[in-house]
Amino acid sequence: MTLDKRIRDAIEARIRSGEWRPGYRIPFEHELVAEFGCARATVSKALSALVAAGLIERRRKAGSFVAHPQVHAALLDIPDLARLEGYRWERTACATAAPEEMVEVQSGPLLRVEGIHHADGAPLALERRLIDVSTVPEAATADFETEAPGSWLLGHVPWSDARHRIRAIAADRAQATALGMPIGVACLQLERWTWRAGALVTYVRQVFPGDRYDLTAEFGSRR
Amino acid sequence: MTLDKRIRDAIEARIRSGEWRPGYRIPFEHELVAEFGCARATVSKALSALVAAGLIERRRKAGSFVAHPQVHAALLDIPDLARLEGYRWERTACATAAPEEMVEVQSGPLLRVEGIHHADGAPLALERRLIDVSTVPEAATADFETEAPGSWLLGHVPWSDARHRIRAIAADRAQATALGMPIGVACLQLERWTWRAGALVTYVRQVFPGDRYDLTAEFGSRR
DNA sequence: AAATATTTGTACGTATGTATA
DNA sequence: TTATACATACGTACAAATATT
Repeated sequence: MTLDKRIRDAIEARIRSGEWRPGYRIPFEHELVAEFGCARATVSKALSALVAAGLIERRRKAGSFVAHPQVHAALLDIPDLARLEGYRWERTACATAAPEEMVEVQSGPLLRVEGIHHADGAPLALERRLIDVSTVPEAATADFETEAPGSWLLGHVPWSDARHRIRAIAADRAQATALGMPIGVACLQLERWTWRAGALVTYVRQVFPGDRYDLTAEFGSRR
Repeated sequence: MTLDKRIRDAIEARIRSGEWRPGYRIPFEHELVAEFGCARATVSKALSALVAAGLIERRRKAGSFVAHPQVHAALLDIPDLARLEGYRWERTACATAAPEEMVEVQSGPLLRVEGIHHADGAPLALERRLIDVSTVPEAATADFETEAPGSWLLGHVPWSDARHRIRAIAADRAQATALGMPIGVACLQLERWTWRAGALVTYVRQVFPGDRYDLTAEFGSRR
């Protein structure tokens, strides 16, 4: 374990135990330097990491203070469907999208791909995906018959930004039929918009039966 | 803008534009030192930030490489209900919990608080909360009549860890009645377990009508 | 298999800038 | 105004890991 990590852990432990409560002014950097017998840069590095973790705030001239907890952000884990036991992708449609769909996501010409993710022999998620072919021209020549568009895109599009929206919906007739459930079943709907350099790459909506899928998010001693 | 941030942004731009694709070996630190005319420590700080952001990987002797995108983690934003327009908390129950509830969450003696979060005059969420009074003794003397237990706890319990679970459920009779909806309506259920120094602080289950609530998560140029 | 060279990782001490109590 | 404490950056040193010879 490195020295800056040890310093970081020591301070974090005192915060998490409640010994140093929110608002408490932790020792000055020069005091921590004395306590740990190291250079100020090393203490500073540890404190910077604590700031990044949201545990403390630093104010010039005033010192560093234990932050007030904010449970309003957590790291959401979105599992890769393709890694599930008994995974299979079934494509049900692949066509050029209608003009109104371009309006819907405000993009250029689109490819629409629809299909079902199966896990353990049962349908797990219904997917409707739009791919902007002006951003990803190679997508026009793919058929997404055996490979789900999600994993195909991961291999063909470099780094991007994404926004997710999660909500609960009742399955409509088409969704219920595709997933083999009664109409109106509570489902988790995950929508994702992906951009690259400001241009839309893809939009996807996945619908999961509520009793077969959940999401988890961690906050705190993450990583 | 600081120098290390400028270096970081310059590299990030080349990655996001696709100029440097996943797997590409970015220039060695000494080359970046030459390019930006700075000390190696400054380049190293910029690269460390890019590692933390998941954009690159560094390997001794080999160099630093553009990471392969992983959309499997995103920062989930959990809004503070009390800040919504026309917010009101209505407590419906407050009592010592039954022994079987202690088993359910594996904790010490519990206080159970139930109530409804209203926003804009309409019920937004049904809450069932368990508080471990051995971890938070002061909770035994609070009545949670006017203040929701969530915000009360934020002010009385220092830093903690939390895990969230999100799923879609159909409203049962009691939930439907409390929220003024038909039975079976699709709802988003958010569960949260909170610990402090390894001990459970609180468990809460919030049920939102699917058409009145959603969650968003960001991935990429966050912060 | 072993030695070597290269690159990242950590830490130091110093210097200077900046916000502020 | 001034002293203080954090913020950024520099240059050096050595350690650790690992391709390459």
